[in-house]
Amino acid sequence: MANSKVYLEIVKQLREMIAADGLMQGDKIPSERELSERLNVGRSSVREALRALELLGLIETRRGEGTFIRDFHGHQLVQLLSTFILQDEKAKSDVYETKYLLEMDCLRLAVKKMDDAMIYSMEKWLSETAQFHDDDFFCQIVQGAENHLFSRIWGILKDYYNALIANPVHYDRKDYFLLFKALAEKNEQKTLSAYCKLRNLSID
Amino acid sequence: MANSKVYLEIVKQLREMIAADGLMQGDKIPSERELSERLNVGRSSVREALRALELLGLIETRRGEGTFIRDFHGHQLVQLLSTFILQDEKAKSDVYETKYLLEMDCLRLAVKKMDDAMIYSMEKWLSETAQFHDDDFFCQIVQGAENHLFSRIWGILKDYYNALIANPVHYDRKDYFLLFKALAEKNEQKTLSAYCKLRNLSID
DNA sequence: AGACGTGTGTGGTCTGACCACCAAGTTTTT
DNA sequence: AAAAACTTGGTGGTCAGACCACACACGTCT
Repeated sequence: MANSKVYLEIVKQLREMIAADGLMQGDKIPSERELSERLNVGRSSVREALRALELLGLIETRRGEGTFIRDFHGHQLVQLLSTFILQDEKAKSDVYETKYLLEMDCLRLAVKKMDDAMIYSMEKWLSETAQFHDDDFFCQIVQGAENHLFSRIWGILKDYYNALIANPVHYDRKDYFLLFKALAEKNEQKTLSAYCKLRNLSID
Repeated sequence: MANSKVYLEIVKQLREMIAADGLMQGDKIPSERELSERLNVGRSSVREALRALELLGLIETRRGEGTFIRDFHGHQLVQLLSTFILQDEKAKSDVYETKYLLEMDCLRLAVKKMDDAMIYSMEKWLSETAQFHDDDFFCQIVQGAENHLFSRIWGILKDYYNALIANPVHYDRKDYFLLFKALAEKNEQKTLSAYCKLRNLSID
């Protein structure tokens, strides 16, 4: 059988193990030696798998204590990748373009799906929060889109985007209100053009 | 000194080494044993670093040959994370919805970006291919969108979608022609409604 | 010229051995 | 009794050496 590399197999097993035992972020996973024994592989192979996952930011190891599941939205991976990919301008523009398109999709969904309660709570948040980050705003929009898969993809892209951007742009606060207003009116056309205005995108 | 982990140091050294020697994608990097010697570390540590980079998709190893720099234009991160994220999301409708939205985005991009040569070759393909799969058609559209990241995401979604669908639907061949025609005319409105018709989506 | 070993180098894996560190329990000191 | 010091077992971190599977290039044989 196994022509596949052992460490990849371990990554897979680990994922299943986490799912099966319902381990959450912060929980401890079995020690390297125990994994090695339970999976019938050498400790080196276990370590290769763990180190890879660590570099990805999916787990965290503390010497003398153990290995723990980490907050999946770790920025580490993104940061790391960006140092490798930084040079590629085309890749950058791909990220921008994709993020914008996804956000517009979210807006389209939100226009259809957001109910009054959500709109109200967002309105409250907007009026009460003096200073907010662009991500905070769109995080709510994305939630309003009620598509978990979409949320995930957007979340990754957002982190990636932020890692690429040297100086985070700050948009005009008024434009957020306009965007929200159009959204609350459930007017797709208006919402999208408000978005383009916010992002300084040509409407083309 | 060094409380920092060796394998992380190696990752850093490796990056510098690649930059200094101007290594490009496809080039071979020194063997594990040589790196171990040059950096004065154990081969295990070198391997931990390499395995991590491999899982990230930054390098590729071929047994008996060596380790090579990979085309990391390819945003492997999405691929990877998806295996961790998609596992528990059973919401089929999310997948459908997301796939459709992405395809529409691709169409919007394609309307703007596809040049005459691509349109011509696609027209040729359409007329010459008696029977084709839905994926084949959209694979070309996605390429026309000229966004590698988008291609990746769509590719993953497509596979996931196909895995969810028991009996692959076969759409009307005529509808593909209509869609292509609208695309060739570079008419976004028409293209999108042709897509909705193809997929039997309400225009809402 | 072609087919066939064979040698060398490469990644892939396992084992055993240390070290550094931490936490918890145990003993000693105050 | 309370506080400090020590012991112990478990954990990750690292290394060295061994063996395997594989790929390629070289030389040999036909």
